[in-house]
Amino acid sequence: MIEDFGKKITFMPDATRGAVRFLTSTQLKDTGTKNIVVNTLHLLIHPGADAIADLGGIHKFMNWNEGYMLSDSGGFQVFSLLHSKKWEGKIDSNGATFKSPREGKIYTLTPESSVEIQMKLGTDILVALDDCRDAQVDRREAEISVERTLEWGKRSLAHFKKLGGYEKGKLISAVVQGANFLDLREYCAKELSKMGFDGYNFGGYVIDDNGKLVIEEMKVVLENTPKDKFKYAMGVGKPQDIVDSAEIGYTVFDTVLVTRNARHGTLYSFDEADYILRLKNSQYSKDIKPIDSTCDCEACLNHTRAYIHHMIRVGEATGMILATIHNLRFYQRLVEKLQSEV
RNA sequence: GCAAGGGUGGUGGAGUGGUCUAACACAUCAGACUGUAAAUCUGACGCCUUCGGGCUUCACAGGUUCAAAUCCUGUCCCUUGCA
Repeated sequence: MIEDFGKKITFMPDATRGAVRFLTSTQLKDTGTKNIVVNTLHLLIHPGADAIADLGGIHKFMNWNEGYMLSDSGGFQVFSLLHSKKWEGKIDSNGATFKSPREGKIYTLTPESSVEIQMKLGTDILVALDDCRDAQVDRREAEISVERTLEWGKRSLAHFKKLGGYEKGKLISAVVQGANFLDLREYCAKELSKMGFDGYNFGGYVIDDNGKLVIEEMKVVLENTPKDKFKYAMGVGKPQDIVDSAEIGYTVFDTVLVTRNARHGTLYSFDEADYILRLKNSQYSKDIKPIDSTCDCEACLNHTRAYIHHMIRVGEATGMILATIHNLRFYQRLVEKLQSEV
């Protein structure tokens, strides 16, 4: 039952372009992963929403039947690519228009087009397009972000209903903005709640300048949204950040850290203080222990720290694959532990 | 043995009188990464430092010069060609 999504704590790896980087769907399944996230903008650019629809939808395309697929709206890409001027483009009250630096094609993302693309992708849980900003923006910017997010949320929900989202068994969630202004967070959360979404996502940038989770802002969102709807902490986060967020009531998580860090040699282990094992460090070159003595993943059952250290050092994809498998398994086990403590 | 060219930091390799502890790359040692522009990025990388700076390096030994990795002499090595 999709209505039960978020009733239990779930960690969703990011399969941004239709794959969790370096893993096959089978390898991903073996980490115990059920639900995953894909990205509207990335899949729109390649291979295209219609192409995926023609191929039978993203579930079939990537052969993922373990659980639900959530599609992010592209709001974060507008933030990270346009606001930071990495891509050319402009944002106005109707949405965002931008030029892909690769093939120069112009793309437009509006609340309606984002929903439409997500429907074509065939994901189960949609996210309404939002105007994402940095954690540290001035009040004026934050107010604009909230107003646009509310307007876009309303339009997204209307379009979702128009396209028969509920009849197709899908859910749609909204993103709460407001940066670090607690009253704006509260206002945004309350207004979105009046519209009646299936889930409420904590949006914006989830860490401050010092890399600390913005937990006070996250609490305000929980306090001002319906108790019976899922709460998704977008982009959270480090293991401890997930623990802290789950403690106050969030149950849905995703982050790129888990897989990116794996590729970069930062592994997670219950054997280590703070769970951190910087496997590339020279001290592990002769360490014949597994990454985590309590782990049941392919990497831990079959290989030593020294082996994976070597693989990553010399740039073998095998090292990154094993590290990614392990880190994902670690996160799934972390979430299982949290769930059993609830 | 003769001729020619060459010996630069862990490695490759710039530099041919001052701005040289010596480009750049690699290796090494750390760090970062939070709705993925990311198999990426940042820093350190002769020694000492009260972080202002101080001291020692370019095969070795002398010399010229205010000043030498750079010019000269000798020594020792290496490469190629001819014997």
